[in-house]
Amino acid sequence: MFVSTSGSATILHADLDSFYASVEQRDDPSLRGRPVIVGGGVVLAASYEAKAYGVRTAMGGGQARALCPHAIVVPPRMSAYSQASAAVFEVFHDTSPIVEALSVDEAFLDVSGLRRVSGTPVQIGARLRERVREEVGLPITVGIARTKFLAKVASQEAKPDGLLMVPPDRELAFLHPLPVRRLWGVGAKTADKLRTHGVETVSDVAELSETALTALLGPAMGRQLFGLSRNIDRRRVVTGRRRRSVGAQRALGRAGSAMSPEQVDAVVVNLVDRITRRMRAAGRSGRTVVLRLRFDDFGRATRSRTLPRSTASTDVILSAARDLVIQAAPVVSERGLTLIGFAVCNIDREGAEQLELPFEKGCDTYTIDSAVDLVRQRYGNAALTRGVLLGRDAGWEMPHLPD
DNA sequence: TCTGGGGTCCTAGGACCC
DNA sequence: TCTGGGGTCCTAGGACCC
Repeated sequence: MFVSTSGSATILHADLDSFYASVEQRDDPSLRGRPVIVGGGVVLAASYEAKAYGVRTAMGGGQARALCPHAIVVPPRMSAYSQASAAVFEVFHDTSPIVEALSVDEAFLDVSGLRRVSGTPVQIGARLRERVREEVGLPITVGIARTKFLAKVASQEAKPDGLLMVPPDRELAFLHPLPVRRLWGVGAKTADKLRTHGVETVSDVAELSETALTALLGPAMGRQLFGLSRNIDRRRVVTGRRRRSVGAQRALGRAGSAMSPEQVDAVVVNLVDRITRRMRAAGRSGRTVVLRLRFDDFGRATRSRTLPRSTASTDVILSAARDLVIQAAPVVSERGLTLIGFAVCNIDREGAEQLELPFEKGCDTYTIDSAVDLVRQRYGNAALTRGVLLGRDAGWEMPHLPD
């Protein structure tokens, strides 16, 4: 028997509530029921008791304490959050084979094939919430709908510690009254732009043509908002998404401008070391090194360099990083430095793939460099980004093979 | 309102190749 | 002599997300 599930609400969006703050309240009973702020300089997370006073994520610490003077401020414990996240994702994977992670505290689950085994999506969502509460000790909210976008909006509406399903015959009634900010990809700037054209709600957006939206916001954003506002969202839940960059950064504050080149270099070495360790631990390599800067005037800039081949070598990436710092020296001395960071990207652009180089007459082996050149000629530069296994018959491999 | 540490995706221009 | 179209790659910047 074939039971069609198309048209029914089978996508779950599961989102931990005030994740960091909830972990702190779980691990320290004296924090429960009280306003908790994680992070001193800037609010990384606030418990719902603190949010009731207007404290928000990414708010400056001074402002947060002014709003809620009796809040308890605790330093972040990143490793505790990683462990909690891993435990929650175990429950996710135990719930459905199709899990798409969005961040440490958020995922989509496709439960369309599970009705006979596990029950209705609402039953599955309720059970998931119970299990995360019992097994990990954290509150989690679940939104359920026919599409990813609606499931995510549903979980926002259901927070904290709730569950909400959008029935397929109530989708437009649910969607259209919402403010434009709820649309995926609409932040402060885009919302301002839309407001100047009298567009404030999702139904206002839905009245515009695709041409009008594209002219206003560019082709990609125009198409996306045209579709979402009309409740068209065909994206499937995709399992096994790969990270596309690895980065690290450090805020220096006003002191950054006074740092000597040697002090800056020490920070650079530390950042590159952290990044390349993580890359090697994950078995990944990348080709493009990006330097990120922030200045005294809060302006930002990036400089980047693409290497001839993919690598996770500390020496190679450090030398590129130092070149970029030298390249940026004039603008840094002019505008003052408050943050420095690096990212290595161009990782697995199109997924790992096996390519072959035939042996030609008179050639019993390739050197790595000649093989790299040949791959470049035959398959294009991008192939070098993708983890190509080389020289298996010749007895060697590329030094840093992405997984 | 003045600030953290991670990430993702899109756009636009120039170089270069066919 | 200066004129087409199309494609890829690289660099830089911008918006957005948690």
